[in-house]
Amino acid sequence: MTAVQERSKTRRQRLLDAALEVFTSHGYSDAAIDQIARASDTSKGGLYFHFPSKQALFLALLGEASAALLTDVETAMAAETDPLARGDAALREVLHAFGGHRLLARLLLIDAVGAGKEFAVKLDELHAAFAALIARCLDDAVAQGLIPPQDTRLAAQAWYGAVNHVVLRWLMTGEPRRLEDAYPALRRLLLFGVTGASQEKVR
Amino acid sequence: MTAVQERSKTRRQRLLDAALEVFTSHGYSDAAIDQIARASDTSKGGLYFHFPSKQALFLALLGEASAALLTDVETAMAAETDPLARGDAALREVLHAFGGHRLLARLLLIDAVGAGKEFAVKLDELHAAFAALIARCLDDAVAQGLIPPQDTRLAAQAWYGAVNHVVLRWLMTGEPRRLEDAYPALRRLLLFGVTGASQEKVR
DNA sequence: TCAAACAAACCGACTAGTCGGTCGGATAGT
DNA sequence: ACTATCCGACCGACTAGTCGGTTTGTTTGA
Repeated sequence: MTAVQERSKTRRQRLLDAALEVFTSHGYSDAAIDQIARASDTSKGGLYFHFPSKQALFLALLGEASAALLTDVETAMAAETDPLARGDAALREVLHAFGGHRLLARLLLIDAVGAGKEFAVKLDELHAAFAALIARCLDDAVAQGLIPPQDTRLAAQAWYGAVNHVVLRWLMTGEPRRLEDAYPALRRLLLFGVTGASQEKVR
Repeated sequence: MTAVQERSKTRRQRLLDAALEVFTSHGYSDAAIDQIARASDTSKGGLYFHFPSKQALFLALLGEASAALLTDVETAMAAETDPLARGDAALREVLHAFGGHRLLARLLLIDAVGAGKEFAVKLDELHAAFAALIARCLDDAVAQGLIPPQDTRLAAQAWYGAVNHVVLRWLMTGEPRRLEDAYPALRRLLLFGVTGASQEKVR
């Protein structure tokens, strides 16, 4: 890689880092391009050399963030073979990833939601990817007779939503102090519901 | 009530209706005050007579919407005595209310989230109120020995999140066609988890 | 070896347009 | 006559995106 390309790459990264910072602290609309340029120690012109518009910059940020999260979760899942253990791993990894990257959580769970219709598609992709991951797990579990047949799509949505909201709560109120602490109760709930019957059967 | 007061009241309502329409179709930031004034068949000056700022208008809208939803749910719950039946009623009522008022759902679940830090408090109040309602149910159920002791706060959060996300899905993708159709599967999932054991015990 | 020519990357003042909020005046109810 | 309500032209602040020009790195050819 030539020196030019390398510099360009680090510039791009600097811009993305600054964008993450500014977008998450002000929200998409209230984040000014000038602010991002300043925060990245580059310039507005430089920013517009790398990204054609504010929207494209935000989209790129969303893309990188969600891709990173997804691969993290996928590798964590790949380490397990049992379908339910894979679900466990996914849950643990999500809590761990968000717990360690507050800004990433804010970006994906708060800022991306209210940023406007233009981003709904991208966001939907992320939701769909996650839901598919979970639904896959559940389908496998059903196929192996570990859990009874059911609407796995809806179950996946509900799981996703439950986790989502616990993370959101953590972002907004700071509870629980360490996000990962929610894991055991959340796991139990997702598997057995509030009635909590037959816990021993699967564990 | 004098004629003036009455006119004022209907004006205010017209403004709120228009605000709901415009805010939900463009998002908070991209909704222009002029647009709302036009949509309400009144004027910008008139709007600013009734609401001191854009923020206050949105806040008022949020307040009315969430209050309406809450009382709906509370009355539905009051009709039942058994804690779990109360939870059921709440779930049914929420799905019914959102299912019948798309814009209300959009406002509370999408637009309010990304509108900015200023609204986080109000949104938090709503979350807390709902979570408290559910947690109360669960606590009662625990006290009556219907379900085992557990972290009812977290369970309430997770329930809320799950329902939230199913509604969101409905808003964004249109699935399921009728929101209420999600009720049976959702209920089963919240009570028994994916393992779904011992369904007959409680029902 | 080293200019000179070229291209990619970068800069920031400027443009053009938007939008929340104001204000002086009009109008309707009492 | 007096007040509450309503109107819309206007103001000032702000900002996404542009553009002419500069810097930095690479290639060419003598």
